[in-house]
Order: sequence, then structure tokens, then C-alpha cells
Amino acid sequence: MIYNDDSAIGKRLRRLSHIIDYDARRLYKEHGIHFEQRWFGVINELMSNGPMSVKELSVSLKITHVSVSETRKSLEIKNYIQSTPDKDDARRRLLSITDEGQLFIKTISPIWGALEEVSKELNEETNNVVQGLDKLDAALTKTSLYERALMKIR
Amino acid sequence: MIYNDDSAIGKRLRRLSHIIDYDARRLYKEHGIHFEQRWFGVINELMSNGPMSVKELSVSLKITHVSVSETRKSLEIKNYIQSTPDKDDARRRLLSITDEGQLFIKTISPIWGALEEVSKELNEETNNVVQGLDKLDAALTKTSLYERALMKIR
DNA sequence: TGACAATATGTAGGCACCTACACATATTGT
DNA sequence: ACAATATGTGTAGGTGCCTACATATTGTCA
Repeated sequence: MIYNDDSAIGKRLRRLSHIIDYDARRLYKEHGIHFEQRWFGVINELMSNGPMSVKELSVSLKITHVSVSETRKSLEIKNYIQSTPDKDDARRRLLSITDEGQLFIKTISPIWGALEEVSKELNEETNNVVQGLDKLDAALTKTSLYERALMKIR
Repeated sequence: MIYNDDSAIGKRLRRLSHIIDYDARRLYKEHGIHFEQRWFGVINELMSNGPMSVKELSVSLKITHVSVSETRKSLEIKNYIQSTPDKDDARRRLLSITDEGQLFIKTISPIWGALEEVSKELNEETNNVVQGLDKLDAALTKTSLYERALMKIR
């Protein structure tokens, strides 16, 4: 008996995300730029929406507040963003891009532009794999893999 | 300017693989079984092909020998597999499943069976997302994301 | 209004993978 | 035959995400 279970999907997802992350990192590196993939979402959101809290970012990026918090820290150390306590709610910190961050964005925008084109190209070459991934996301949101498996076992 | 580059693909891949890994882990856990996702490939290969070396496993699983080596160690600690030096080549270690490993496989096979069904179900609900992922893999193998991006920049 | 629940953020530790490097053993070419 | 090279495996450390837990602040309602 040879199994070919969801790890067939999970495995592919893992492999591809690592390949893409690695190649993107290499691209920045070869251009003499230190850029961490996880920065992208936060920078992009702040760029388009202005100041946002950790929680807000975690919702729109669909990752945990913990990840956002860690990313915030690394971006703040680099001085690309800053965080100020919200006066109306002392629990929240409002993150925003610094002037240095703006400069950094200018530096990397040619790379972002290139990657965006590549993204489109790849999606075309794969018969819209993005749509398939979104369907997978929706399917799992509706009924989780855990629930689905439980039903099969019983 | 709002970018929506390959991180749009990379991000989705990362998110989905984490969701799937987490849910699968939860499934084992709730059945009182400690199972690590990374074990699946190695166990499955050894099950269907008999003893294999670290290198051979890394090739057929399309992961690095380092990952296989780490997985080997954890499976060996659990006493689910054993490794013996190859007499014809002292550099190689041949990995094989132990009797205890066989028993363990019996324990988890209902779960593997369920997950396999779920996998098929999900692939149907997503218009064959697996095919899309394989196309993405092939596209990136032919011309890497790095190369593609370089061409766009110049 | 004051205890209890909800919310926002942070820290510690885990997971599955990776590269860079180190080491031992085999293979090759002159 | 033996130095140079290739191959198999292992360790150290990194990446981006996660859960579980801790802490501080805010909101709620008897």
C-alpha cells in the first residue's frame, strides 16, 4: 500500500513556498539588499493604508498577530517603520513607515516591479494556479482538513 | 502603488501549507498519536521500496539530504526505523523500517487512509490544484524565479 | 463601580525546511 | 599509486510561520 495523502498537497505547497522564498531572497541579496520576505506584507499594507495596528495588519495579512509583532520588531530595528502608542487605546501601537523606510522602498521597487511581472507570467503559465489556491483556501475555511478527515474515519 | 507580486503566490503557499500541516498534526494528536509530518515521506518510501540511503530518499522526496538526515534521526530515536552502514560503501547508511515501525504504521493507517480521501476530495473541489502546483514546479524548474526576475529588471 | 470577560501585544519554544560548512569515504586521471 | 575531485552524511544556524502562555488595558453588567 502506497499512500499519497494530503501530504501530496502539503508537500508540494511546502516545497514551492521554500523555492520561491529562497529565490526571491537571492534576488535581493545579489542586488546588495537585505530584505526579508515577511517584511513585504507589512510594508505594503502600511504603504497603501497609512498607519495600522498590529492586530489590523494580522487580519488583513491573514497571519497571526505574533508574526506581525515579530516582523514589526525587525523592521523597527532597521528603522524602516516606527510605532507609537495609540492615544485612544493604550493597548494598541500604530505602525507607520519612516522616511528611511520610504527611501528603502524606492530602492527595492524595481525588484518588486520585476517580481510582480514574474508573478503574472507564472500564473499564466500555470492556468491560474492562484485561483486554485484560493479555492483550496476557501474549501478549507468552509470545512477544515481536520473535520473532513474525522468524517472519513468514522 | 500597491504591489501584488509573487509574494501573492508565495504567501498563499506558505499559509496553506501551515494550515494543512497544523490540521494534520492535530488529527494525529487527537487520536493520541505523536506523528510528525516530515516522517511521512521517509516512511512511505521505505515501505514501498525497502531499504534506502539518505541520498536516495532525498532525491525521491525532492528535499535536501539534510532534511532527510534530521528526519532519520528523529525516527531512529523513536525506534521506527534503523540504519545500518552499507557494506559496499561505508559512506552510505541504509535505512529500513523496524518491527516497531511496522506496528506504528498499522496504528496510523486509518488516519492515512482518511487523509488520502480528503486529499482527493480537495483536489476535486479545487479544479485540480495539484496539477496547477505541478505546472508551477515545472515552470520554475525550467526557468527559476530568480532568472525570470533578472530578465525583467534588465 | 468593581469583578470578570474581552482585546491588543509580547515572549518562549516548536516545526519543516533550507544553506554553508565539515568530515569521511570512494572514484578518477595521470 | 596517489593527489585531486566527487559523493554521502552530519552539524550549526537561519527563515517564516505557528501555538501556548503572560501581561496590560479596555469594556461590560450585576
